[in-house]
Amino acid sequence: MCHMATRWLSDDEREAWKHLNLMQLQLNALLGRELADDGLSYQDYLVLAGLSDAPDNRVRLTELGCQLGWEKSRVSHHVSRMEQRGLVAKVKCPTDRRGSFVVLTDEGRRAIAAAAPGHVDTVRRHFIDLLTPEQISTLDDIARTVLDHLPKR
Amino acid sequence: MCHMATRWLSDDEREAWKHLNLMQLQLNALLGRELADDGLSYQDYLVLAGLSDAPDNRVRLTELGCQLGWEKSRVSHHVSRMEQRGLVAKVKCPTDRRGSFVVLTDEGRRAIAAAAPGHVDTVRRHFIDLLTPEQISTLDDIARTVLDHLPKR
DNA sequence: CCAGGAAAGAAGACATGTCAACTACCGGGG
DNA sequence: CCCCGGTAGTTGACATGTCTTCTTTCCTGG
Repeated sequence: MCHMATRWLSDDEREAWKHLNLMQLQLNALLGRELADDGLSYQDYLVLAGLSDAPDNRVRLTELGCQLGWEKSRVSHHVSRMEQRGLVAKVKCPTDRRGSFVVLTDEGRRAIAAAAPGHVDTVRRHFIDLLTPEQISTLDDIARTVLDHLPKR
Repeated sequence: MCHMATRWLSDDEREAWKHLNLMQLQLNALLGRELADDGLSYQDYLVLAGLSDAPDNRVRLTELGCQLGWEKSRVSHHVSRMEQRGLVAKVKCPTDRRGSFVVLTDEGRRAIAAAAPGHVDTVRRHFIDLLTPEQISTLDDIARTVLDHLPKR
């Protein structure tokens, strides 16, 4: 049995980690509340945004999950719920009969068009516009570094 | 009806925001999986850690929610579940009969003592140790700035 | 070709989080 | 003193997320 003294976090490290988590939580909550006025959850928005950016407004379920960092079953459940509400549709993939595309419906297109300006404005006012370009760039470096190092999974 | 052209995010801004969210999601998932071996969820860990740090290992529910950035009903539900499992106990506050303290039980103490080294090690290996002190400091600045600016709620 | 492992999703059971009441209690201004 | 708006926490309904298992289909080494 091998022991190694744990290297606890320094005060600075602990503070930064705590504040980062707190920030994320509060921002997500804020964005969620803000979108509720448009009848969307933040998660709905992310899915719709992912589809908007994609060629033909359609993405494979797995690909979507990969972009958002969601488990495949989370994607499946959430897309099903959105399908019930008419925001997206599922279309079988012709070249791989196991898979499907998620496609933006007209209703989904309307929904995100209505929600996007307010959403982006909120992200700006409570996040982006509070920071310097250097800070934003550092943030991107940090996130990339951490993500690159992550176990594949 | 007043319109203002939406200032969309630049590519850099969008990327940073996306990567940040992705990082947070993946890190939380990783930490959660890692703690599962010890029979705790990440949320359980956060509560136990909050209690460990507190004088007498006890904290008012509201105070705990405030530290973690949780809604009061989330705190209530989660603490109740942890109470069922014997990790914490609730004690009525003598000076304010509306409120209660959450207290660390012996079992809770054992649980966090067992989990903490592995948890901290994971935070180090997948986050802290990948970054320079300057980056960590910038991160703290950013989070503070954003948090300070947030609507009270 | 063809067996068997890997990938795409779906589905169900269950854990977790949110929202909107609701109860009980506090504390201050008539 | 008492009314009343605010605060602490609980509760139940419901939305969301996770884990595991299952089916179907794909693909590759023999």
